[in-house]
Amino acid sequence: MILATWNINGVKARLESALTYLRQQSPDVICFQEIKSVDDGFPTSAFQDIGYNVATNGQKGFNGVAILSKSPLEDVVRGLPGDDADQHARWIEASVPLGDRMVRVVSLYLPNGNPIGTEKFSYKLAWMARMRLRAKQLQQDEMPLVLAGDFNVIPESVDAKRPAAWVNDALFQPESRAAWRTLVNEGFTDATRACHPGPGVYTFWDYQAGAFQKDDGIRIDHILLSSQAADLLVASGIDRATRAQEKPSDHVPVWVKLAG
DNA sequence: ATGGTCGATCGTCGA
Repeated sequence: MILATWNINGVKARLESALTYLRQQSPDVICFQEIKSVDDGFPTSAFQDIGYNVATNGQKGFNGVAILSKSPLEDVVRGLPGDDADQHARWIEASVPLGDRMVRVVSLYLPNGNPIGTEKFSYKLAWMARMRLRAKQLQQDEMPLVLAGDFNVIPESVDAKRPAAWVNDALFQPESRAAWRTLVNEGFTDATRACHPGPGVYTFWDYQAGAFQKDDGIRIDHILLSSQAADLLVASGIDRATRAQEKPSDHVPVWVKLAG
């Protein structure tokens, strides 16, 4: 099966692009981030009309995540556990069939964290600590686990065209990268890195200053596979052509093919 | 060094 993730930067602004992508690539599952919509405002029927089941965790104006699947979504969980005061819609889980078993899928939108030195950055780090705890819980189950989304972390210098431009950015802080490594080292495979170890593999280009035309990109959208899921990894890719289309998101889809 | 561009929403925040 093909599982994709895409920060679409507004589902209303990106509806036609998203429908076109799904018609053309036909992933079995797609995780969206930054839907920027409440649940009731999500164009669910437009996606149902082309064969997808829909589960959303939205909020007004910003954030918001969703999982769409050709097969029914089971056991949907909305929100990252661990802080009842956190109202940001950045996490949704669901189980989908993979061959004759099920896989647990998470669509996540990790806090940006800028500017550093503010409560936004401490929120990011606290959120990452909560994510580790929830990931560890989910790893206790026997189901293969896929963490897919906009992690807002540049893991290594090779993941940026101009790493020096990001040294004061929350996405490239040592603390952010250390938290990423800690999570990965607890048993996950970075699917894109595993399949494409070289430089120049980016998933985001800023709208400003002609970043895409200069290929001034960063790799911040990731798919982490638990050991059970990594055993099924066949291939992965990045659909950067979507960034060159009209009215693009500033992020592009990332996908994995899993056996079964 | 600054401003550059988007989306949601309609002045301004978030990225």
